[in-house]
Amino acid sequence: MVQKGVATLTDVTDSATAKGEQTRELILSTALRLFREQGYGKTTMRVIAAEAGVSVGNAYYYYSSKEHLMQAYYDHLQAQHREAVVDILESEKSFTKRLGGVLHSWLEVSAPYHEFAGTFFKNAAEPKSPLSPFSEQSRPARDASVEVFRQVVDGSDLKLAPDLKAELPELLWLMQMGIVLFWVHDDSDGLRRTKALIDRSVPLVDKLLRLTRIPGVRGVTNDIVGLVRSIKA
Amino acid sequence: MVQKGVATLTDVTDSATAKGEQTRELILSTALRLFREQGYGKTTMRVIAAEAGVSVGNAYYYYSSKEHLMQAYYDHLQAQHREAVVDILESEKSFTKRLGGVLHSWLEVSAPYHEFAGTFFKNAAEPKSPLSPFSEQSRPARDASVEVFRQVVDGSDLKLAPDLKAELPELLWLMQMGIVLFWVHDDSDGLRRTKALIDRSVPLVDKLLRLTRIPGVRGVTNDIVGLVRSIKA
DNA sequence: CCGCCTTCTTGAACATGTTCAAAACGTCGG
DNA sequence: CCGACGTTTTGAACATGTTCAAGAAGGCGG
Repeated sequence: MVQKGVATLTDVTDSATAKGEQTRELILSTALRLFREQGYGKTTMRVIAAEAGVSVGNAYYYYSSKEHLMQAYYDHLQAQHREAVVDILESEKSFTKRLGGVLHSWLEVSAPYHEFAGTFFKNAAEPKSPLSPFSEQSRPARDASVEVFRQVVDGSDLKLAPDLKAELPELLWLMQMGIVLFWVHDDSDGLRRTKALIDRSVPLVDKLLRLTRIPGVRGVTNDIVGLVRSIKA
Repeated sequence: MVQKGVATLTDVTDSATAKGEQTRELILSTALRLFREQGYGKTTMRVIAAEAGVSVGNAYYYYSSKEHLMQAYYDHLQAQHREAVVDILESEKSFTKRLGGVLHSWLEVSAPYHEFAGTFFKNAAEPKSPLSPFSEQSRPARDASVEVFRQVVDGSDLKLAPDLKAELPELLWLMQMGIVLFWVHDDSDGLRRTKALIDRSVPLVDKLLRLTRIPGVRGVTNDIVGLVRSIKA
């Protein structure tokens, strides 16, 4: 009765045991393909069901809404990004290269979906939606994402006050959200503008962080850290 | 044939001449009332039409989509805010008080709509949507909003490098977008958390801006200004 | 007053996300 | 193999934003 679709979020179990699991996968992969091929808006539930060779009702049995299919897509992306980033995090020490690498890597992974990402964003913006990056339901994905940025910081040559260092990953995650927002609106050739944004922001962030060592700046830094903490509470 | 609804955005002509103008107004006011009373999602076009005493098709003759009705609502809010802010901008000189006043004022004006603002935001987040704060269609409203922040800056005691001063209004507008995002997700009593956010961010922004006078910070400031400019282009 | 053109109005029809009651299927104790 | 019960599957029905072909209203030159 209760939709099982939600449970899939962290489902990494081998597909041996489950029965309908195959059908679920089939529906998902069909949906993702169609989303990619013709965008989210133009892909109807009827077509997804038809191409997957099941009935409309059956699709809803596994995914309680079109949004849930989108959610699955989101998780898929996230996982791909984490994989794509391993190499960079292992080989690079420079903070700017690590951060830039991670951000550009996200761009590459997400590129095929740029066209219909807008619709995703639309749904994500609704506070009550489980798709919202701030929602409880997407906490696992969010935490995983923040974790990547923690690795970016921790494995780098960056020297920072412990307070700031602790909050920085979350701030970088927020930065990425901003970049995503820009990206969604970016229709330049080959995402030129978003790439430029990353290439200019990364050194800027680096500069800013190094500035925090100047005595006069220390105070504001602490204020920012305090603000961030109070927001999270 | 082409929808006249769009033209209304900047339509300030007296209602004497037009014929269907009365019908248009009737539909709009009915829609706004219903949006307020039962939210955007639960208000159907059929009900709007019925309550306004016209046919569904007729509503579409004047407003080419439900979103267009929302757009009208948005403009309404914006105008209210501009009015509410006049007093503060005339009486106060302190930058923090001006900025804080404007932000809190926005909060007050928007409070009655907080509950269904989420739905509004959802639609606004879609890049292609005319409701997006970054879209071409909402440029007039956006410009008007930025203009308010320009007044905040210009009429204040703030001393800044001309470059920064020129870009600051747009940055403050962006800050407000951030606050709105927070606000939409804020379900604390009496919007306590959003108010706290404003009260903590405003002095912080002030501090930050004053920091830009420190020689070592100047460089980063210029970088930021450059980045903002390149984004706008 | 008549024909004609523009403006306005209508409601049925359409597209699509979603629901639901019923049926098919599978499994397991007997 | 039987029957009962949980799981899966079905497709028709529903709700609602949107379109469209047809008609009504209103004015205007003759």
